[in-house]
This record gives sequence, C-alpha cells and structure tokens, in this order.
Amino acid sequence: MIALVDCNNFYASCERVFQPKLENKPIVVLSNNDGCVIARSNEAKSLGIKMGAPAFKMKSIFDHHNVHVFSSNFALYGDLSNRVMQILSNEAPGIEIYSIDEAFLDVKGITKPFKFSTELRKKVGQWTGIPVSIGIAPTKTLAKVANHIAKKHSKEGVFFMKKPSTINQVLKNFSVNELWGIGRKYSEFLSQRGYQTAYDLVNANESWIKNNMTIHGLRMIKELKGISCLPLEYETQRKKNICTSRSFGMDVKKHSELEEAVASYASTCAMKLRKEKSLTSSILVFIKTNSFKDLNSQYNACQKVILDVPSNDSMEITKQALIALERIYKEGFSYKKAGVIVGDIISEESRQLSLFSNQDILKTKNIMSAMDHVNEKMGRNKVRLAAQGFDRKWRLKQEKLSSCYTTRFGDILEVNI
DNA sequence: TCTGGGGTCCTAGGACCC
DNA sequence: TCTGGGGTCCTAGGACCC
Repeated sequence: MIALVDCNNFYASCERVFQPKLENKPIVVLSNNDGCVIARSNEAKSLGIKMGAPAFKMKSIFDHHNVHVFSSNFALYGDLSNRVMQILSNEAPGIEIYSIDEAFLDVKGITKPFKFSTELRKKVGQWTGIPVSIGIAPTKTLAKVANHIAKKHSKEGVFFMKKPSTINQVLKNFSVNELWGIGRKYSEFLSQRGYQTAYDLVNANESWIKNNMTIHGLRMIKELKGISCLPLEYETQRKKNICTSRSFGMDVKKHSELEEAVASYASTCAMKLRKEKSLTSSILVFIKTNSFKDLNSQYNACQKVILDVPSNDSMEITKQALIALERIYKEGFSYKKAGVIVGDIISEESRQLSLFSNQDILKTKNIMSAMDHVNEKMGRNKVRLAAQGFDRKWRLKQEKLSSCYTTRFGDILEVNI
C-alpha cells in the first residue's frame, strides 16, 4: 500500500502559519513578478478565483472581498517543505519526495495505515502548522485518487481504499479529467469519445489506450486496476536539464541589461549544478519579447553552445552564455524574458578532459566552493560575478513579499506577551 | 500598465550507418 | 514493369506534472 501525503493549498498555508489572523480569510499567492495566481486558500477558491488567473484581471475581486495577496516567497516555502518532509521521512518506512508539497510513503509493515495516517497528519500539523491530506491505496495513481477524496470529501483528511468494491465505487464517481496523467488535451479527447469517469476508462480497450495515449496512458489504467507500474523512487535522480529563467519586472531593451540578466541566470544554473554535484556541456540561452503584445514587435531566439570539457564553473558557463547571447541579440526590441538551460548533464566524477584544454580545473573548483561557502552563510549572491551587474533594474517585481521567517535571522517573528 | 517557472517522457520523422 | 532489411541517433513537437 502507498500513502500520498499532499499539503493543502501549500503556499497559502505557509503564509498563514506566520499570520494566524488569516485563518478562514481568503489568501492568494502570485507567481514571480506578481503576475498570475499560483496558490489559493479554500476561501479564495470559493470566490471563483482561478488557478493561473492574471492578477491584474482579478484586482476588483481582491479588493471587493478583502483577499490577502502575497508575492511568492520560495525561501519560506522551500524551508517549510523540508520540515514537513523531514517528519514524513522519520515516520514512514520509505518515502519518495515527489514535489515541494507532496510525498509518496511506503506503508509496508504498518498494520493500521489509516490510524498511522491520522496520527501523522496530526503531527505534521502540530509541528509545522501545515495542514495535509493523506490518501492510501494499492498504487500511486490510486493513492492520488484517494488523496483527492481525502481532501474534498472526508472529515478526517485521510482516505483509505483497498477493497476492489470500494475502489470501483470511487472510480465510478471520479471524473476522468481529475486523474493524474490526464491533462487538458486528453480530457477533451476522452470526453469526445464518451469517457466520463475513471471507471469508464478502466474498462476501455488497452491497445486502443496505448495507441492513443502512449505508454503513459496504458500504465495509468493498469495502475487504476491495482497493478503497480510506477514504483516508488527512493533516490532522487540526477536532473537531465536545469533551467533558470525569469520574466523581467520591466521591458529590457539594452544589450548590457540583458547581459546582466543572462549572466545571473547562467551563474544560478552553475550553482544548481554544483549543488547536485553535476556538470554540463551544453548551454542554451533564450530571449523573448512579450507575447501578449502586438505581433509586429515579436522576436524569440535561442542559441546553444557546447563545451569541450563539461563544467559547473560559474565563470566558464557565464562566459559561454554571454557569447551565445551576443549571437542572438537584436537591437530595437523590448525583451520580456530571458533564460539559460543547461543540459547533457553528467556526474562530477565522470568528467572527460580534453587533450588540448589547459583549464586549471582544480583552481576554479576551489574558487567556486569558496564562493558557495560565503553565499551559503551570508546570503545568496553576496559574492557574485561582476557581469551580473549592480543596478539590476530588470529584477522581479515583488510588491507583496512576506518575510523569510525561518531562514533569515532579521526576519524572525517577535512575540509580545 | 499588467499574463510564472521548472521539469519529464514519448513519438514521429529525418539523417545517417552497414 | 519490378529497387531490402536492420539498425542508431538526434530533434522538434506535444503531452503531462508540480
């Protein structure tokens, strides 16, 4: 049996932990640049605020219903996520951390999974302030379904299903488009062909499913039948690509400003690589104008550079990224977004040197680890490349940012008694 | 005025090899 | 009249996830 633990309205709940007066009040969290709604408390959901809705279109609803609006504070969410995951790891025989707010638990050997889950839920709530829902079932896909029921229709926040009759009953009332693995396109495709409930899908012809929904679809319906096709993954896999990209807080026209942004994203990619003990040998830079604006002023471009020797050195990766930028930059456009994607990632131990390279790898490695060390202690980007700039006008808009209550000494809450 | 960021996997088609 | 069979690798595009 597998338990799926999912934090309820995670980002909104994180904000609420440190502002308990917001209990029962509508909260939304916005994406970077305060652009779209990316998390909503239940109260905000019932006001009809949609996931992904542009904030400026929602403004009148926000004002009218006194919705509490937050810029996203990933330092806070990341830290609270770690705390939740820590508790789950300590309590469960096995865990796969699936996303910032979800984990699959192996509950093998636990004789009373329902009781276990109820207590676990209570403990997480008490220790972190984050409410979670838990669904328990024989496969991952069914655990997702069970979690959905736990969240929507159970008082305890926990739902257990094992008996085929229970599972069938649930699937008969479960809409196809709520299934894990069914997105907008498949949802449309299936409903046009008369598949309404998960139960309809379970009874579909397997080869038809495979032909029309690839192997993913086939695995999904096998999982719904209780046949596990998606094993728990206890080890985190090395990432195959790492991307750092942002929309700008303002239009960016100048090459020099674009350079600062690209240099910053490239250094961040390098830092993420070092954290994973990985190396990249392919660096892709892209720039784009604002696609919501007039068609005639659009320009999107990307350029990839291949390194002779795989690297995670900020200086090298930034240098190459700026060369790529140079090749695609065109004057006269207002740029809205840029990004750097590093790929062809390998482990730090398996670096293939070049016969002709004279890079002093050890020296740069030492510089980078000294830099990471300082930044770890003193705050991100305390030491950075000059190419990353000082003004940084292009930075994010974050007007409603909450404090980093758990990760910055200056932001620790004070309690007056 | 204003619209996110970061991933994975699969498939078809094209280019190439013998 | 009549043109094989068996592979690999890469990429773009499309689907999905959070």
